[in-house]
Amino acid sequence: MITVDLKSRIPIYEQIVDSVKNAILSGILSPNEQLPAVRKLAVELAINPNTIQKAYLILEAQEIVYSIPGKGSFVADDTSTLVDSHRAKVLSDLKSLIEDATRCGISQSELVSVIKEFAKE
Amino acid sequence: MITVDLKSRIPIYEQIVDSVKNAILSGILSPNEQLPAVRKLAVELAINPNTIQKAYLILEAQEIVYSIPGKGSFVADDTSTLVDSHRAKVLSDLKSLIEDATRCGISQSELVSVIKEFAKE
DNA sequence: ACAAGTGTACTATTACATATAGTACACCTA
DNA sequence: TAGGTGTACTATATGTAATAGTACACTTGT
Repeated sequence: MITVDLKSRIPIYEQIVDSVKNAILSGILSPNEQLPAVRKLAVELAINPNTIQKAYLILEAQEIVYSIPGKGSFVADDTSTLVDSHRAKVLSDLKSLIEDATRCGISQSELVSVIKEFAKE
Repeated sequence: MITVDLKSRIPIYEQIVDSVKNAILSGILSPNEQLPAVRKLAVELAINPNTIQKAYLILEAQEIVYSIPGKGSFVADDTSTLVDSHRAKVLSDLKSLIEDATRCGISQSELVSVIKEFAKE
């Protein structure tokens, strides 16, 4: 459910943050569902518990998860802000991608056909 | 022509590499045109000459520029490989973006309309 | 009451990539 | 010859990431 690539340039704690967000967006994690325990996930991913804790703290600061001492960490009840911000990010990414495409001679119609091609799969 | 953001998380030398590539792709830099001198650009960007050198070395290893000791660094004569690899990167980025979009409920038709909207500008 | 599992909070240390500082050399051109 | 160019090298500073280790408070199930 949550995976990390130790060789990646992206910090592990950030990969965990993204991984949790994607799991929520994909419905793999539902609102109020419990996240893996800090120590347990650390063992599973073979990394330090502090790294997991850092990721959870960030997620908590963004109100995407909430933690109850002694019980565990859970997906927030309302994940609509996560969905909204992710939507905004995707659209912003798309705009810079269009600029990138234009720069190397990929037309907008070509982009559209790639998307439609992808839709078939 | 070449700009860097010192506050960015992306290393300066990498920003320079990208900046040069984009300038070439955009036609701001033409084949065989001379790049800014290492020391001069360092002064202009207010960074260390070694950082520029590192960027130029990377560009040279990718055969995007060539350097002549005593003369300067120049855009390669044939930039087709740069164009090709950039095309490949854009298309690969587009595919992950589509996955990201699907994950938060953005349909492919919505993506297409954003692209068409962008085309008007 | 107890033990096990949970989050939380620290400090210290290590590791690594980035960036800078400084110097030196070889080459080209005017 | 002088000034500009790329190149090469060592040393140092810096910041972030990650680990190591410990400790405490809380909840749950037995």
